[in-house]
Amino acid sequence: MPSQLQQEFILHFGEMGSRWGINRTVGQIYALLFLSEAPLCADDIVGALGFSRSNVSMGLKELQGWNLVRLRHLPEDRRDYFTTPDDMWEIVRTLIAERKKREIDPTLTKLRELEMQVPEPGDAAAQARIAELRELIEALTGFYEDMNKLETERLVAILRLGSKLTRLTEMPAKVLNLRKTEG
Amino acid sequence: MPSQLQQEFILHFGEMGSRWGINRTVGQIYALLFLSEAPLCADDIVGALGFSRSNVSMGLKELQGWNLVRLRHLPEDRRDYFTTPDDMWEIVRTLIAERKKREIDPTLTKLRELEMQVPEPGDAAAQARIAELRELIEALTGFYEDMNKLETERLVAILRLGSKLTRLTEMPAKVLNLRKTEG
DNA sequence: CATGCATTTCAGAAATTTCTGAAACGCGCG
DNA sequence: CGCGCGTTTCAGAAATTTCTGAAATGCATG
Repeated sequence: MPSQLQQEFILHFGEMGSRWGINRTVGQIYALLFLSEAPLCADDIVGALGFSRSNVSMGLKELQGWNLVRLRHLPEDRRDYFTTPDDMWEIVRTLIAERKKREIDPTLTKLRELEMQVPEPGDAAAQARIAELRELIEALTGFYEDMNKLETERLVAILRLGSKLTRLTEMPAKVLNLRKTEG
Repeated sequence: MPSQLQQEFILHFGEMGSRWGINRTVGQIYALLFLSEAPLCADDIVGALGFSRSNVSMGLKELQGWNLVRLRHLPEDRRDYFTTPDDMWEIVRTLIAERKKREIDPTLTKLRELEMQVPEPGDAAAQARIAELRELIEALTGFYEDMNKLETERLVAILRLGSKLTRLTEMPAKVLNLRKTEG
Protein backbone atom coordinates (compact mmCIF):
# COMPACT_ATOMS: atom_id res chain seq x y z
CA MET A 1 0.00 0.00 0.00
CA PRO A 2 1.58 3.24 -1.10
CA SER A 3 1.94 5.99 1.49
CA GLN A 4 0.31 9.39 1.07
CA LEU A 5 3.52 10.69 -0.50
CA GLN A 6 3.77 7.84 -2.96
CA GLN A 7 0.09 8.04 -3.74
CA GLU A 8 0.43 11.66 -4.75
CA PHE A 9 3.46 10.97 -6.92
CA ILE A 10 1.68 8.10 -8.61
CA LEU A 11 -1.45 10.10 -9.30
CA HIS A 12 0.59 12.92 -10.74
CA PHE A 13 2.40 10.60 -13.11
CA GLY A 14 -0.95 9.20 -14.10
CA GLU A 15 -2.32 12.60 -15.00
CA MET A 16 0.83 13.57 -16.86
CA GLY A 17 0.87 10.27 -18.68
CA SER A 18 -1.43 11.51 -21.40
CA ARG A 19 0.82 14.51 -22.08
CA TRP A 20 3.80 12.21 -22.29
CA GLY A 21 2.33 9.89 -24.88
CA ILE A 22 1.55 7.04 -22.54
CA ASN A 23 -1.74 6.71 -20.74
CA ARG A 24 -2.87 7.12 -17.19
CA THR A 25 -2.59 3.48 -16.23
CA VAL A 26 0.85 3.13 -17.72
CA GLY A 27 1.99 6.32 -16.03
CA GLN A 28 0.83 5.09 -12.65
CA ILE A 29 2.39 1.69 -13.05
CA TYR A 30 5.66 3.30 -13.98
CA ALA A 31 5.54 5.67 -11.05
CA LEU A 32 4.92 2.81 -8.65
CA LEU A 33 7.84 0.83 -9.99
CA PHE A 34 10.01 3.91 -9.98
CA LEU A 35 9.46 4.48 -6.27
CA SER A 36 9.63 0.96 -4.98
CA GLU A 37 12.95 -0.44 -3.94
CA ALA A 38 12.07 -4.06 -4.49
CA PRO A 39 10.91 -5.48 -7.82
CA LEU A 40 7.15 -5.89 -8.14
CA CYS A 41 5.09 -8.51 -9.90
CA ALA A 42 1.85 -7.88 -11.76
CA ASP A 43 -0.28 -8.81 -8.79
CA ASP A 44 1.59 -6.43 -6.52
CA ILE A 45 0.64 -3.71 -8.97
CA VAL A 46 -2.98 -4.82 -9.11
CA GLY A 47 -2.97 -4.71 -5.31
CA ALA A 48 -1.44 -1.25 -5.14
CA LEU A 49 -3.32 0.46 -7.93
CA GLY A 50 -6.54 -1.52 -8.29
CA PHE A 51 -6.49 -1.94 -12.07
CA SER A 52 -7.64 -5.15 -13.64
CA ARG A 53 -5.06 -7.85 -14.09
CA SER A 54 -5.19 -7.61 -17.85
CA ASN A 55 -4.83 -3.87 -17.84
CA VAL A 56 -1.68 -4.22 -15.77
CA SER A 57 -0.40 -6.83 -18.15
CA MET A 58 -0.91 -4.52 -21.11
CA GLY A 59 0.61 -1.61 -19.26
CA LEU A 60 3.72 -3.61 -18.43
CA LYS A 61 3.98 -4.70 -22.00
CA GLU A 62 3.85 -1.13 -23.15
CA LEU A 63 6.52 -0.12 -20.65
CA GLN A 64 8.69 -2.94 -21.92
CA GLY A 65 8.14 -1.62 -25.42
CA TRP A 66 9.52 1.69 -24.24
CA ASN A 67 12.45 -0.08 -22.57
CA LEU A 68 11.49 1.69 -19.39
CA VAL A 69 11.29 -1.36 -17.16
CA ARG A 70 13.44 -4.40 -16.66
CA LEU A 71 12.11 -7.90 -16.27
CA ARG A 72 13.61 -9.90 -13.43
CA HIS A 73 13.12 -13.28 -11.88
CA LEU A 74 13.38 -14.17 -8.26
CA PRO A 75 14.59 -17.60 -7.22
CA GLU A 76 11.82 -19.99 -6.18
CA ASP A 77 9.20 -17.88 -7.89
CA ARG A 78 8.19 -18.13 -11.46
CA ARG A 79 6.30 -14.89 -11.62
CA ASP A 80 7.70 -11.97 -13.64
CA TYR A 81 9.04 -9.12 -11.54
CA PHE A 82 9.74 -5.64 -12.79
CA THR A 83 11.95 -2.74 -11.81
CA THR A 84 13.12 0.55 -13.18
CA PRO A 85 16.87 1.10 -13.53
CA ASP A 86 18.61 2.51 -10.46
CA ASP A 87 20.59 4.93 -12.54
CA MET A 88 18.38 7.91 -13.22
CA TRP A 89 20.46 9.04 -16.18
CA GLU A 90 19.88 5.74 -17.84
CA ILE A 91 16.16 6.30 -17.44
CA VAL A 92 16.32 9.74 -18.99
CA ARG A 93 18.48 8.48 -21.81
CA THR A 94 16.02 5.76 -22.78
CA LEU A 95 13.12 8.12 -22.42
CA ILE A 96 14.69 10.60 -24.81
CA ALA A 97 15.82 7.89 -27.20
CA GLU A 98 12.35 6.40 -27.36
CA ARG A 99 10.62 9.70 -27.83
CA LYS A 100 13.01 10.59 -30.59
CA LYS A 101 12.29 7.26 -32.23
CA ARG A 102 8.55 7.81 -32.11
CA GLU A 103 8.19 11.55 -32.53
CA ILE A 104 11.08 12.65 -34.68
CA ASP A 105 12.60 9.86 -36.74
CA PRO A 106 9.46 9.08 -38.73
CA THR A 107 9.13 12.73 -39.65
CA LEU A 108 12.77 13.00 -40.65
CA THR A 109 12.30 10.02 -42.92
CA LYS A 110 9.18 11.53 -44.42
CA LEU A 111 10.82 14.89 -45.01
CA ARG A 112 13.73 13.29 -46.81
CA GLU A 113 11.31 11.32 -48.90
CA LEU A 114 9.40 14.46 -49.84
CA GLU A 115 12.58 16.22 -50.84
CA MET A 116 13.31 13.46 -53.32
CA GLN A 117 10.00 13.94 -55.10
CA VAL A 118 9.95 15.87 -58.31
CA PRO A 119 8.08 19.03 -57.43
CA GLU A 120 4.97 20.10 -59.28
CA PRO A 121 4.98 23.73 -60.37
CA GLY A 122 4.28 25.89 -57.34
CA ASP A 123 5.94 23.50 -54.95
CA ALA A 124 9.26 25.31 -54.89
CA ALA A 125 8.58 27.35 -51.78
CA ALA A 126 7.09 24.39 -49.94
CA GLN A 127 10.01 22.19 -50.81
CA ALA A 128 12.45 24.83 -49.64
CA ARG A 129 10.62 25.08 -46.36
CA ILE A 130 10.68 21.32 -45.97
CA ALA A 131 14.41 21.26 -46.64
CA GLU A 132 14.99 23.96 -44.06
CA LEU A 133 12.99 22.07 -41.49
CA ARG A 134 14.87 18.89 -42.23
CA GLU A 135 18.21 20.62 -41.83
CA LEU A 136 17.19 22.06 -38.52
CA ILE A 137 16.01 18.73 -37.21
CA GLU A 138 19.24 17.14 -38.35
CA ALA A 139 21.26 19.77 -36.51
CA LEU A 140 19.37 19.05 -33.32
CA THR A 141 19.36 15.28 -33.56
CA GLY A 142 23.02 15.30 -34.56
CA PHE A 143 23.85 17.22 -31.43
CA TYR A 144 21.70 14.89 -29.39
CA GLU A 145 23.49 11.86 -30.79
CA ASP A 146 26.86 13.36 -29.96
CA MET A 147 25.80 14.10 -26.41
CA ASN A 148 24.25 10.71 -26.00
CA LYS A 149 27.53 9.02 -26.80
CA LEU A 150 29.28 10.70 -23.88
CA GLU A 151 29.65 9.07 -20.50
CA THR A 152 27.31 10.57 -17.98
CA GLU A 153 30.12 12.35 -16.14
CA ARG A 154 31.18 14.28 -19.17
CA LEU A 155 27.62 15.00 -20.14
CA VAL A 156 26.90 16.46 -16.73
CA ALA A 157 30.04 18.56 -16.92
CA ILE A 158 28.83 20.04 -20.19
CA LEU A 159 25.36 20.69 -18.89
CA ARG A 160 26.84 22.55 -15.97
CA LEU A 161 28.87 24.80 -18.20
CA GLY A 162 25.70 26.07 -19.81
CA SER A 163 26.12 29.41 -21.49
CA LYS A 164 29.86 29.36 -20.77
CA LEU A 165 30.01 27.07 -23.79
CA THR A 166 29.76 30.11 -25.98
CA ARG A 167 33.36 30.83 -25.20
CA LEU A 168 34.44 27.74 -27.00
CA THR A 169 32.92 29.06 -30.17
CA GLU A 170 34.93 32.23 -29.78
CA MET A 171 38.27 30.52 -29.50
CA PRO A 172 40.61 30.35 -32.45
CA ALA A 173 40.84 26.98 -34.12
CA LYS A 174 44.38 26.59 -32.88
CA VAL A 175 43.35 26.56 -29.27
CA LEU A 176 40.64 24.07 -29.96
CA ASN A 177 43.16 21.64 -31.33
CA LEU A 178 45.53 21.75 -28.38
CA ARG A 179 44.17 18.44 -27.29
CA LYS A 180 43.49 15.50 -29.52
CA THR A 181 40.07 13.93 -29.82
CA GLU A 182 39.73 10.94 -27.57
CA GLY A 183 37.20 8.12 -27.65
CA MET B 1 -5.78 23.11 -53.27
CA PRO B 2 -2.60 21.57 -51.96
CA SER B 3 -0.39 19.73 -54.44
CA GLN B 4 0.47 16.07 -54.06
CA LEU B 5 3.64 17.00 -52.19
CA GLN B 6 1.84 19.31 -49.81
CA GLN B 7 -0.93 16.83 -49.32
CA GLU B 8 1.52 14.21 -48.17
CA PHE B 9 3.26 16.57 -45.80
CA ILE B 10 -0.06 17.64 -44.33
CA LEU B 11 -1.28 14.08 -43.84
CA HIS B 12 1.95 13.14 -42.16
CA PHE B 13 1.70 16.01 -39.72
CA GLY B 14 -1.86 14.97 -39.05
CA GLU B 15 -0.84 11.44 -38.16
CA MET B 16 2.05 12.60 -36.02
CA GLY B 17 -0.15 15.14 -34.30
CA SER B 18 -1.36 12.66 -31.75
CA ARG B 19 2.20 11.73 -30.80
CA TRP B 20 3.04 15.38 -30.40
CA GLY B 21 0.23 16.16 -28.02
CA ILE B 22 -1.98 17.96 -30.50
CA ASN B 23 -4.59 16.20 -32.56
CA ARG B 24 -4.90 15.28 -36.17
CA THR B 25 -6.90 18.30 -37.23
CA VAL B 26 -4.59 20.70 -35.48
CA GLY B 27 -1.56 19.00 -36.97
CA GLN B 28 -2.95 19.33 -40.47
CA ILE B 29 -3.92 22.93 -40.03
CA TYR B 30 -0.46 23.72 -38.80
CA ALA B 31 1.18 21.88 -41.66
CA LEU B 32 -0.91 23.78 -44.19
CA LEU B 33 0.00 27.12 -42.66
CA PHE B 34 3.61 26.09 -42.42
CA LEU B 35 3.84 25.40 -46.12
CA SER B 36 1.89 28.30 -47.51
CA GLU B 37 3.65 31.50 -48.31
CA ALA B 38 0.64 33.74 -47.96
CA PRO B 39 -1.41 34.00 -44.77
CA LEU B 40 -4.61 31.95 -44.77
CA CYS B 41 -7.99 32.63 -43.26
CA ALA B 42 -10.24 30.05 -41.68
CA ASP B 43 -12.25 29.53 -44.83
CA ASP B 44 -9.11 28.92 -46.86
CA ILE B 45 -8.33 26.15 -44.41
CA VAL B 46 -11.83 24.73 -44.61
CA GLY B 47 -11.44 24.76 -48.38
CA ALA B 48 -8.08 23.04 -48.32
CA LEU B 49 -8.69 20.44 -45.66
CA GLY B 50 -12.45 19.95 -45.62
CA PHE B 51 -12.98 20.19 -41.86
CA SER B 52 -16.02 21.90 -40.47
CA ARG B 53 -15.77 25.60 -39.90
CA SER B 54 -16.02 25.22 -36.16
CA ASN B 55 -13.39 22.55 -36.02
CA VAL B 56 -11.01 24.87 -37.84
CA SER B 57 -11.87 27.64 -35.44
CA MET B 58 -11.05 25.43 -32.47
CA GLY B 59 -7.88 24.19 -34.09
CA LEU B 60 -6.68 27.71 -34.72
CA LYS B 61 -7.45 28.64 -31.18
CA GLU B 62 -5.38 25.74 -29.93
CA LEU B 63 -2.49 26.70 -32.17
CA GLN B 64 -2.69 30.22 -30.82
CA GLY B 65 -2.57 28.75 -27.33
CA TRP B 66 0.69 27.10 -28.31
CA ASN B 67 1.97 30.36 -29.79
CA LEU B 68 2.60 28.47 -32.97
CA VAL B 69 0.70 30.78 -35.30
CA ARG B 70 0.50 34.53 -35.71
CA LEU B 71 -2.70 36.39 -36.31
CA ARG B 72 -2.58 38.98 -39.07
CA HIS B 73 -4.96 41.33 -40.77
CA LEU B 74 -5.02 42.29 -44.38
CA PRO B 75 -6.16 45.75 -45.41
CA GLU B 76 -9.74 45.90 -46.73
CA ASP B 77 -10.55 42.54 -45.21
CA ARG B 78 -11.77 41.99 -41.74
CA ARG B 79 -11.20 38.28 -41.63
CA ASP B 80 -8.46 36.85 -39.43
CA TYR B 81 -5.47 35.55 -41.33
CA PHE B 82 -2.84 33.24 -39.92
CA THR B 83 0.77 32.44 -40.62
CA THR B 84 3.64 30.56 -39.06
CA PRO B 85 6.86 32.49 -38.40
CA ASP B 86 9.33 32.58 -41.27
CA ASP B 87 12.23 31.88 -38.97
CA MET B 88 12.35 28.15 -38.39
CA TRP B 89 14.43 28.49 -35.24
CA GLU B 90 11.77 30.64 -33.72
CA ILE B 91 9.27 27.88 -34.40
CA VAL B 92 11.43 25.26 -32.75
CA ARG B 93 12.08 27.51 -29.80
CA THR B 94 8.39 28.06 -29.11
CA LEU B 95 7.66 24.40 -29.63
CA ILE B 96 10.24 23.39 -27.06
CA ALA B 97 9.23 26.15 -24.66
CA GLU B 98 5.58 25.12 -24.83
CA ARG B 99 6.28 21.45 -24.40
CA LYS B 100 8.48 22.18 -21.44
CA LYS B 101 5.69 24.27 -19.96
CA ARG B 102 3.17 21.49 -20.37
CA GLU B 103 5.20 18.35 -19.86
CA ILE B 104 7.96 19.26 -17.45
CA ASP B 105 7.21 22.32 -15.36
CA PRO B 106 4.12 20.89 -13.66
CA THR B 107 6.10 17.83 -12.66
CA LEU B 108 9.00 19.88 -11.37
CA THR B 109 6.58 21.83 -9.22
CA LYS B 110 4.99 18.67 -7.94
CA LEU B 111 8.33 17.05 -7.12
CA ARG B 112 9.43 20.08 -5.14
CA GLU B 113 6.14 20.03 -3.31
CA LEU B 114 6.57 16.36 -2.44
CA GLU B 115 10.05 16.97 -1.14
CA MET B 116 8.68 19.51 1.31
CA GLN B 117 6.26 17.02 2.82
CA VAL B 118 7.18 15.40 6.10
CA PRO B 119 7.80 11.78 5.16
CA GLU B 120 5.91 8.94 6.77
CA PRO B 121 8.11 6.10 7.98
CA GLY B 122 9.17 4.05 4.98
CA ASP B 123 9.16 7.03 2.63
CA ALA B 124 12.86 7.72 2.91
CA ALA B 125 13.86 5.78 -0.19
CA ALA B 126 11.01 7.20 -2.23
CA GLN B 127 11.80 10.72 -1.21
CA ALA B 128 15.46 10.24 -2.08
CA ARG B 129 14.47 8.99 -5.49
CA ILE B 130 12.18 11.95 -5.98
CA ALA B 131 14.97 14.32 -5.03
CA GLU B 132 17.32 12.66 -7.47
CA LEU B 133 14.80 12.94 -10.25
CA ARG B 134 14.19 16.58 -9.45
CA GLU B 135 17.89 17.35 -9.52
CA LEU B 136 18.29 15.68 -12.86
CA ILE B 137 15.38 17.56 -14.36
CA GLU B 138 16.78 20.79 -13.00
CA ALA B 139 20.15 20.07 -14.59
CA LEU B 140 18.50 19.54 -17.95
CA THR B 141 16.10 22.45 -17.82
CA GLY B 142 18.87 24.71 -16.53
CA PHE B 143 20.96 23.82 -19.55
CA TYR B 144 17.99 24.35 -21.80
CA GLU B 145 17.38 27.79 -20.34
CA ASP B 146 20.99 28.76 -20.86
CA MET B 147 20.92 27.62 -24.45
CA ASN B 148 17.63 29.30 -25.09
CA LYS B 149 19.04 32.66 -24.08
CA LEU B 150 21.67 32.53 -26.81
CA GLU B 151 21.22 34.13 -30.18
CA THR B 152 20.54 31.55 -32.84
CA GLU B 153 23.98 31.99 -34.40
CA ARG B 154 25.77 31.06 -31.24
CA LEU B 155 23.40 28.24 -30.55
CA VAL B 156 24.03 26.75 -33.96
CA ALA B 157 27.77 27.09 -33.44
CA ILE B 158 27.49 25.08 -30.24
CA LEU B 159 25.31 22.43 -31.81
CA ARG B 160 27.88 22.01 -34.55
CA LEU B 161 30.68 21.45 -32.08
CA GLY B 162 28.89 18.44 -30.69
CA SER B 163 31.17 16.09 -28.86
CA LYS B 164 34.09 18.47 -29.29
CA LEU B 165 32.53 20.26 -26.36
CA THR B 166 34.06 17.68 -24.09
CA ARG B 167 37.37 19.38 -24.56
CA LEU B 168 36.13 22.42 -22.77
CA THR B 169 35.52 20.35 -19.69
CA GLU B 170 39.08 19.13 -19.82
CA MET B 171 40.63 22.56 -19.84
CA PRO B 172 42.08 24.05 -16.70
CA ALA B 173 40.00 26.79 -15.11
CA LYS B 174 42.64 29.33 -16.10
CA VAL B 175 42.12 28.82 -19.77
CA LEU B 176 38.41 29.07 -19.41
CA ASN B 177 38.76 32.47 -17.90
CA LEU B 178 40.91 33.94 -20.62
CA ARG B 179 37.86 35.65 -21.98
CA LYS B 180 35.29 37.46 -19.94
CA THR B 181 31.63 36.51 -19.99
CA GLU B 182 29.69 38.67 -22.39
CA GLY B 183 25.95 39.22 -22.70
C1' DC C 1 -29.48 50.64 -33.38
C1' DA C 2 -30.27 47.44 -37.19
C1' DT C 3 -27.48 44.96 -40.77
C1' DG C 4 -23.96 42.12 -42.58
C1' DC C 5 -20.07 39.54 -42.08
C1' DA C 6 -17.08 36.87 -39.53
C1' DT C 7 -15.81 34.18 -35.25
C1' DT C 8 -16.90 31.45 -31.20
C1' DT C 9 -19.53 28.50 -28.30
C1' DC C 10 -21.84 24.43 -27.22
C1' DA C 11 -24.55 20.21 -26.86
C1' DG C 12 -24.91 16.08 -28.95
C1' DA C 13 -22.92 12.64 -32.52
C1' DA C 14 -19.04 10.14 -34.06
C1' DA C 15 -14.66 8.26 -33.51
C1' DT C 16 -11.00 6.71 -30.81
C1' DT C 17 -8.79 5.04 -26.84
C1' DT C 18 -8.76 2.66 -22.65
C1' DC C 19 -10.31 -0.93 -19.62
C1' DT C 20 -12.32 -5.33 -18.26
C1' DG C 21 -13.53 -10.31 -17.57
C1' DA C 22 -13.42 -14.51 -19.73
C1' DA C 23 -11.05 -17.57 -22.33
C1' DA C 24 -6.70 -19.11 -24.44
C1' DC C 25 -2.07 -19.92 -23.93
C1' DG C 26 2.70 -21.39 -22.13
C1' DC C 27 5.38 -24.04 -19.45
C1' DG C 28 7.61 -26.72 -15.74
C1' DC C 29 6.56 -30.74 -13.04
C1' DG C 30 4.87 -35.24 -11.29
C1' DC D 1 0.27 -36.09 -20.79
C1' DG D 2 -2.54 -33.58 -17.58
C1' DC D 3 -2.29 -30.33 -13.73
C1' DG D 4 -1.25 -25.97 -11.56
C1' DC D 5 0.13 -21.50 -11.86
C1' DG D 6 0.98 -17.49 -14.08
C1' DT D 7 0.70 -14.51 -18.44
C1' DT D 8 -1.46 -12.84 -22.64
C1' DT D 9 -5.10 -12.09 -25.87
C1' DC D 10 -9.32 -10.32 -27.29
C1' DA D 11 -14.06 -8.81 -28.01
C1' DG D 12 -17.10 -5.89 -26.14
C1' DA D 13 -18.11 -2.13 -22.48
C1' DA D 14 -16.87 2.22 -20.67
C1' DA D 15 -14.66 6.46 -20.87
C1' DT D 16 -12.58 10.05 -23.29
C1' DT D 17 -11.61 12.87 -27.11
C1' DT D 18 -12.74 14.87 -31.35
C1' DC D 19 -15.94 16.76 -34.63
C1' DT D 20 -20.14 18.94 -36.31
C1' DG D 21 -24.13 22.09 -37.29
C1' DA D 22 -26.90 25.36 -35.26
C1' DA D 23 -27.27 29.11 -32.51
C1' DA D 24 -24.99 32.87 -30.06
C1' DT D 25 -21.78 36.43 -30.06
C1' DG D 26 -18.86 40.40 -31.58
C1' DC D 27 -18.15 44.28 -34.11
C1' DA D 28 -17.67 47.82 -37.73
C1' DT D 29 -20.76 50.38 -40.69
C1' DG D 30 -24.66 52.93 -42.63
